[in-house]
Amino acid sequence: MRLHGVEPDNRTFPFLLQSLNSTPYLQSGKRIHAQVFLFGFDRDPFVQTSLIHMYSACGNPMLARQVFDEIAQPDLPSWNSIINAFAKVGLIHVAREVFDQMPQRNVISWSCMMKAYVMCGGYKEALGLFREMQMSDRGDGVRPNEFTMSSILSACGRLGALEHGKWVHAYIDKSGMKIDVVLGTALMNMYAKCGSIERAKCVFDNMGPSKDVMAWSAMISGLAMHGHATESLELFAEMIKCGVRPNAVTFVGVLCACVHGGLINEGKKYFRRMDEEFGIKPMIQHYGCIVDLYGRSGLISDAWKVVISMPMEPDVLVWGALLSGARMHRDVETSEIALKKLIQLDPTNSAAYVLLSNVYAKMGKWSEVRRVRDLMEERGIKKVPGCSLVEVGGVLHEFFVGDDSHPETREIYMMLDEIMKRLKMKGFVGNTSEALLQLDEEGKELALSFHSEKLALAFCFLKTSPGTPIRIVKNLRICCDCHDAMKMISKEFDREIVVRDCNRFHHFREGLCSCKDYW
DNA sequence: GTAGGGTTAG
Repeated sequence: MRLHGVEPDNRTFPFLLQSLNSTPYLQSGKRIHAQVFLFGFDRDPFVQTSLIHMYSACGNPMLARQVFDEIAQPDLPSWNSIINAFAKVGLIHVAREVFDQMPQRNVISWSCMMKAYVMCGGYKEALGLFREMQMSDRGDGVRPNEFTMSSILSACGRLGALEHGKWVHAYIDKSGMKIDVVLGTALMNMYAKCGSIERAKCVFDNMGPSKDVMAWSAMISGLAMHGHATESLELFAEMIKCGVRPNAVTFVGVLCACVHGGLINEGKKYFRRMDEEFGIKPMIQHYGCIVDLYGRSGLISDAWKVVISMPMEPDVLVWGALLSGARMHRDVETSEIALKKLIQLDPTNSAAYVLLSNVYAKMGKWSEVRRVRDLMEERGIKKVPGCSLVEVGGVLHEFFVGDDSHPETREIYMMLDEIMKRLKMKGFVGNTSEALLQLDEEGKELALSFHSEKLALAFCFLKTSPGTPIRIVKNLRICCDCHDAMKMISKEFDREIVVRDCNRFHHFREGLCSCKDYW
């Protein structure tokens, strides 16, 4: 255009700047920025916002800020863009500062800020912000829309806050918002992550024929997470029949279904089809699934073969998968190697140190136990405390291991004591095999009995009427002892208990768990 | 001509 002697105008630049949207374009972006000055459009609000967006997309939030700071009276789009620029690189506090400084905010500003919190794991902050938006004095009189709701649903899902999520769903229906593919996917994902796979399926079935690959993938992963392997794979077949092309994420869900269902041959088959039939090159996540698939089934040497032959360096997730298989099948040598790799790749992984010292204890290598403990001390590594979340009456309650900070602590511990007494009467024996070896038998059992999920459970017994299903969300993997206890409680007290641990769902009912004791 | 939403192993 320039060679033809055509002069750009202020409308040319926003189009042009939009195309410079990743790091390799930073230099071109700077050159175009110079042209903006040259042609005198640096005071055009549309051009300014486009420049902020461009620098942010090219990975340079500080240049974005420079542009922003030059603007005398930034309009809403530039404020919102700069918030996004900071949020994108994880500078959540800076984003929030800017947000608080805004003279006014629209629904986009609020939605951006909520998304920012969700992106950095601040789920409760996102929900708090949503509540704030709805308060008339601070909320700028802004009403939420589909964009806002999608982010909020994502936060509910991550937290496992079913009551909150149901409320949001009701709000969406009441406000007449249209449930499009994106909002539908968000809803489905929320229900699946909150333990209600039935509701997720219901949303999915009501979504109509316009479902895209993300919508299908969300349902496939949801079913997998809940251990409904066959249904998940059937859905995958249906998706193909509907002419929707799967992507890499879809296959993570499919392989995950095979892992949780213990379907080794199926898993191998899908792994092959991925590339052969759909031209999707397996990524590290897929290799991780295969390692997991073999490991859980006790085929540790096959798992090793995958780890050694994969075309990329195994990451913490791959070593973690190998480790869980090795632990499950008591392969101490593999456990040791995997744990060493885990610590090497992430020296702050507290669980890895603890497990490694346990492995050495099991092998009787007491000097090694000491060495790992010292290393932990030296590096100042603290154990990540177990934490469980329950929602009672629409309020989220959080419990840590051995927590005594809840106002009703006394009652909770008394209730837990009653529950455990009844289990013991019925022959329950604590399963201490996963506990630290340093403690004596009695001490171990005591430590186990105050695991956060047990406290959360006791709290639910106090606060809900008999027969009410109990839903617990845990940050770590559920231990054998708690798993055994939950099974028995579901039978003895006739309660349905759903526990979401960091990997999957456990539906306890009538003394059995949906994971078939395979997790 | 500018700003915002959903799926991802253990």
